[in-house]
Amino acid sequence: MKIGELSRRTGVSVRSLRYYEQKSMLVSERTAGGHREYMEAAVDRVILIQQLLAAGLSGNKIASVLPCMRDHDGGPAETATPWLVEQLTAERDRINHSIDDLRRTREILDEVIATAAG
Amino acid sequence: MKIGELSRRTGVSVRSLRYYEQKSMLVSERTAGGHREYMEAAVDRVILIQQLLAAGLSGNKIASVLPCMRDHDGGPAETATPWLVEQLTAERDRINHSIDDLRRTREILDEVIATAAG
DNA sequence: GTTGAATCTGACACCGATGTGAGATTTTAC
DNA sequence: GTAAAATCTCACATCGGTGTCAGATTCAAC
Repeated sequence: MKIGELSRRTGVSVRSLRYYEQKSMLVSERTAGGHREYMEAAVDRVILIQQLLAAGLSGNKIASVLPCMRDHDGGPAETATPWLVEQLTAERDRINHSIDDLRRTREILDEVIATAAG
Repeated sequence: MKIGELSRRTGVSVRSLRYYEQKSMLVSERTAGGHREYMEAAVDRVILIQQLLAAGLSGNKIASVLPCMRDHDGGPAETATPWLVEQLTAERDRINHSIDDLRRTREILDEVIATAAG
């Protein structure tokens, strides 16, 4: 599949897909003329990248962790190194903290909304 | 209190405090010489601003919503306009979505960590 | 008064993800 | 073969929050 189709199927802009590749989060074959050619699995991969980005992980960490993740067709290609595990644990803590913060903020907004409604 | 003390007490940089004021999220009196002078309530206010920023609200929205919030000493100074309520509701939806996304991401990270540990 | 610390304004820099535009090349459809 | 659509690379722009530096001014303490 070419980059345009991958963009359409994932809802991610062509520009972003190229960016993901530049940051080693996404790989592609190249056609004789240099055009990118993606495997079917790229769709899931891109969606996953978006999710991790939305969760605040940096491109580098995403590129590090992707090979350690269970693929669509089986087990992970690699196992996380101790260093990576440490990084991921820190990310998880940060995420937990973010979730708590978001919950508190939601309560605050709810209160303002309720005050205006009541 | 002066800006340096406010910075120390909130852990927010002097630069950011000035930025908050520029974006109308924070107000200050001025001394004869032009130095900022803050009331005691500014401490809570700054912490609240940080929380809202961390939750992804823009400076403009924060400035809009702050007057509608219950202050330390009583009820809100203003009531949210219908427009603002609409905005805040959208923010709440976005926050709910973010929380879900973060939970999913956390599960993914947990899986990778568990795989590496096991 | 003098001096050192604090504060002032204003400007420029950065990061990360994405937008955008130019100009060249490739692919696709007829 | 030719025209149109898609893709290529490269570079510069944007946004929000913050860092940082420079030069001027003010405050606090002695």
